[in-house]
Amino acid sequence: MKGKTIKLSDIAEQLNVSTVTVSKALRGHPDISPKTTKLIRETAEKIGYTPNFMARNLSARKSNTIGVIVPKIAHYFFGSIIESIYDIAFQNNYEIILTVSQENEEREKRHIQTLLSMKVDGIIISISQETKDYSIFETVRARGVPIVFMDRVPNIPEIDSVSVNDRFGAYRAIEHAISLGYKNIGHFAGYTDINIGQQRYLGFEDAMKKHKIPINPEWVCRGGFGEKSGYESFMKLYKENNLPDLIFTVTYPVALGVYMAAAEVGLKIPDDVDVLAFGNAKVQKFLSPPLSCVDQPTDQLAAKSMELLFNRINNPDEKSTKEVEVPTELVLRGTCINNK
Amino acid sequence: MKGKTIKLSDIAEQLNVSTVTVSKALRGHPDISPKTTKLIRETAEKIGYTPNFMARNLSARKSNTIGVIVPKIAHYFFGSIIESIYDIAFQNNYEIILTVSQENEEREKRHIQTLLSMKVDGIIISISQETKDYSIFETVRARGVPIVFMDRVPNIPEIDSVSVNDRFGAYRAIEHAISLGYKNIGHFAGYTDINIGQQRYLGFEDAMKKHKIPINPEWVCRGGFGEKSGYESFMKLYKENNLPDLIFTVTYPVALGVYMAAAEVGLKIPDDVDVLAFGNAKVQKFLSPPLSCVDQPTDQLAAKSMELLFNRINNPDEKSTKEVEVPTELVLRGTCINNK
DNA sequence: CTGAAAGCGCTAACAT
DNA sequence: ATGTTAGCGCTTTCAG
Repeated sequence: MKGKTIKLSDIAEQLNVSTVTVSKALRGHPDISPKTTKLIRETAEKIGYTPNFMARNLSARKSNTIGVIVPKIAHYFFGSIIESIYDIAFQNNYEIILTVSQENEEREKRHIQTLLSMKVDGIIISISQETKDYSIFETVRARGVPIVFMDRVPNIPEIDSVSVNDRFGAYRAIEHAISLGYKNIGHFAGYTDINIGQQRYLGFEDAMKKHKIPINPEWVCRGGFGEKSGYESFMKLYKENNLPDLIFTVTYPVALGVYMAAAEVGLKIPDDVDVLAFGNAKVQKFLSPPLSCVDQPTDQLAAKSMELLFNRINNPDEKSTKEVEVPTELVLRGTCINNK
Repeated sequence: MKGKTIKLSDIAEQLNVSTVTVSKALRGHPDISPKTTKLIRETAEKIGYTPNFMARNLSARKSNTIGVIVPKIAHYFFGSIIESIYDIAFQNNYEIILTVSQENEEREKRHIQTLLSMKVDGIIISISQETKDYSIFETVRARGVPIVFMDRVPNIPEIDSVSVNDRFGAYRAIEHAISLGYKNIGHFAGYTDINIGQQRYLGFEDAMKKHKIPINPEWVCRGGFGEKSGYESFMKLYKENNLPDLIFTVTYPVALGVYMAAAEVGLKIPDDVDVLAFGNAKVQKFLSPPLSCVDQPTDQLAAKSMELLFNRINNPDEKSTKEVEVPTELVLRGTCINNK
């Protein structure tokens, strides 16, 4: 019963035509008459033929496959994006090869190599938070493989990228807080040498400057983009007895860390400390209190990234690059809503 | 600059050896002397050679690739499992081809075809909630491709599966509730023709029977495994003015739906209605009140599934199948903790 | 509209 | 220890 593979030639033999005819018919090549095509397809169906992906792509030098690299999966933001990407790929008859860097530069590099060796038609990547060496992206470009950077965009010229309008989103959020009367605003900023950290920080700064509120550098805490970072930053300020009235966090997990720390030391949100986050997640409305945030449209990030990539794949000679920004939205729930 | 691919023969030419020698050296075949191997590897590195995955696997008739099919990604449970699977694969030098059925049977079927055509060495699948036709799994078996069912296991004989000890987990949870004095216990059960729904229901039943508490069939609501289902079931009972004191939900998203519905109609959890869920998520501790639940060890699910699959891949002639169960843990937080 | 020839890049089996 | 031969299953010329 062991997998005696059914191949093109099996169909060809049975129908007394050549493998070429079968191959063409199966792919709907106009060369073949509708009648033959129909017959061939029926037989293929009947005997349970499935094309061999490897063989097909080896000879076609094209894989109909897109490689995706993300830092994490078990994370609402990336999970949603990935799901959208899969949907779009499915609709366009593309396969996705998803890889996960786990925020690790070495792993990211190896994944890129793998994707190249798989001859993916293009790559969508959201770089890891620790990626410093961008030379690998040069290699990709040299290989002629289109690459689109998504959300986490490295600071290199002439690349296709899709990101959230981080700066403006942060700006508007802080402006809202200020309109509520907040002045003592802290920012848990993640890493500011990566675009999302940098831009969100700049938005924060923009708003503070515009309203002539000095930024207290002690309240600008750096670290990672995860819960741990939020927790630790909060605890540090708490121990120094130096907590701001409102904390604006660079991501939603950082805010979760703040929630956890606040609960641990018995501080009430939003009364004792208030919180506002960049980044959305379905569960935020179930938090206590429901967390207000700057929502990132994950579906649009996915859609635009795929669109850019498809464009590149279909117009390989196009030189000019595109940097797309998708808009954000301030979603007010149970935090950052009370006048100070 | 367009991708002039570098291949084995390029290295071979440069070093005046045959492609076979190069091929072997690169794969660390003992045939080749350490000296030559070293030389070849260095040259490969220098000229930037990457093996062609397609060609390699076409000729080796083995892909070092595992196909994974899950119903959803943007979901803590599956997200965590997938992340673990990727980690394990990475450590074992396997690639993962992940596909998403979106709880759709047709899509699931197509994905299986794709994985087969990609000649994956094995498949790990968590079937969609609407999958009724199991014949496709026969096809997989006929092809000789190992398949391991994970968490959502269809009711067919002689398969490798890894699932949570659903029945006992549910049993213990309900017993705990009963010990608190609860008698009016409802169950939002998802679909009971799929193993997780069935087993959790049975565990619920076991506990009720053991303690001689009659089950009110009106309080056993079926539907999906998502928020929507929880929301709708709750609303239905609420409108009929027929709410139990405690609702045991088959998954954690269902509980989220209950939280949402309860909030909407102004009912307080846990005082007006109490909730207990099967399934964990990092965010549950941030809910208001923090949701108590039966925790499923996602890392163990992933690890065991991979282990079973590797075993099958390495011992293709082994006939006997294995059904592994991993244990659960009751995690008490802010619900189902007050005596009734 | 159909097919014969050639080859994609690599590896397994069998020499040497 | 290294090379020769043959072929994985398919598609792409190009000739009929």
